[in-house]
Amino acid sequence: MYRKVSDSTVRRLSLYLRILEDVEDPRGTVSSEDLADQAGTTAAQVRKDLSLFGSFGKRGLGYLVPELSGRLRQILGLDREWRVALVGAGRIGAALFEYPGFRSRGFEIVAVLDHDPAKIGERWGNVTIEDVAHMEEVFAETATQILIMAVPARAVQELVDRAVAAGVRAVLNFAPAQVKVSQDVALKDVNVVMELEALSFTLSQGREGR
Amino acid sequence: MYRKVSDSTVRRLSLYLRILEDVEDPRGTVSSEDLADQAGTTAAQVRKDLSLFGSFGKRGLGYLVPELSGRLRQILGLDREWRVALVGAGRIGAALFEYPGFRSRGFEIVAVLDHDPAKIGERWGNVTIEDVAHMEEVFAETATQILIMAVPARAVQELVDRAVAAGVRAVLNFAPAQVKVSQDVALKDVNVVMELEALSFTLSQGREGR
DNA sequence: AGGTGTGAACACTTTCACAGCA
DNA sequence: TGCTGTGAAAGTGTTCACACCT
Repeated sequence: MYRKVSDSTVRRLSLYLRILEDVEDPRGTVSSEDLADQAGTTAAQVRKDLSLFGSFGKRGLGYLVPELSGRLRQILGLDREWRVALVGAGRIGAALFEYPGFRSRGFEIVAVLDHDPAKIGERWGNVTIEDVAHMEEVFAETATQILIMAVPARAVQELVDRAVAAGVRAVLNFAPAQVKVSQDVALKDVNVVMELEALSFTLSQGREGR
Repeated sequence: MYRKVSDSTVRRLSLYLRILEDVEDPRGTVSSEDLADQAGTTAAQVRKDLSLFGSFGKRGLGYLVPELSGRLRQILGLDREWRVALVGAGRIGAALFEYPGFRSRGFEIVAVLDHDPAKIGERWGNVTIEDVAHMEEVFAETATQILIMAVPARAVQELVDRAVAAGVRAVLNFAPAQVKVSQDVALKDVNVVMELEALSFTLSQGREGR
């Protein structure tokens, strides 16, 4: 639909939405400068980002908060529910499952899978932990669209390959491994150790990081 | 020490190191192309990244694995131990505390703090959960260098301000809030919802993400 | 021959500056 | 007047291509 939207732009769009959601006056307006201040960027950047998707500001006034947040939700695809499967019911999987921020954004965890016989059958909230061996059936039954991988590094590539073969087109990977997927699959990595290493680098070297 | 090293370069350096650590022949050599394949980048990129820090490859041969990994560890500041304090002993804090990948990289969690009287005094491994009210003393006693914030969004700014005033110069923030710090403090955010939103965007729009 | 190190070309992102609309 | 939307300029990061070393 839209072409050439950079990763950093998408990140900022999420941020703008979060800012709009707890602005003082939810019926009022915000200027690009207001948003920029809160987001830690520049007014020009905000306008450039938004202008990629049309022009929905009022000159001399700014942006109407309800209109802009609605538009951002639509752009980000948050005007619907996403069906998410969590693979890996260990410590990280549990913390993710409990995190309330997903559901409130429309990300519904509809399945939890694990490999460990001791965990299979256990009930978490309103889902039962399934055997990862039956991944394909579970994804079909639950109409899974997004995969969260919280398994050990050595297991992740094979499981992702199976999930992709079963039709999943978006993966959020917590395993510290470089997963290879074809171009038509969206993949994001979350790697806390890498973030710490970036801090370590900045502390060790001159001060230019952020 | 080194100037103008981009964020993406630092990220890749971490990745190169991880790749080197589980290369088949730990006494052998790797070429920039080998590394690039594993890291999902190009050989030229690998050479550019490394050349920022000197030239330690052998023409016609590649890089000696032990030498390069040692050098990368040094560049990233991983040739020492970092003393980390964890603020927030909730679900996310607990998952982070248990994660073995930190210690193996030299990040030692030397203090855990929380606000909840029910948790204060509890023992996690070899640390006792302290009252966040005593943050300054705890940081001084433990010589904390890096802060991990796993607290609710509303609490994070004030706590980071206090930590910075107490001398901390690096913060890894898990709270979904935009924390403001002065230029000389390194700050990284980990925001899983934002990553999911980026996936949602890619799924909703045309296929150009990754 | 094989593979590094690097200037130059290219691509992408951010900032500037201002025309134009409410 | 106030603030958006946007071409053009500046800045940054990536890729190319090749000289050079082993």
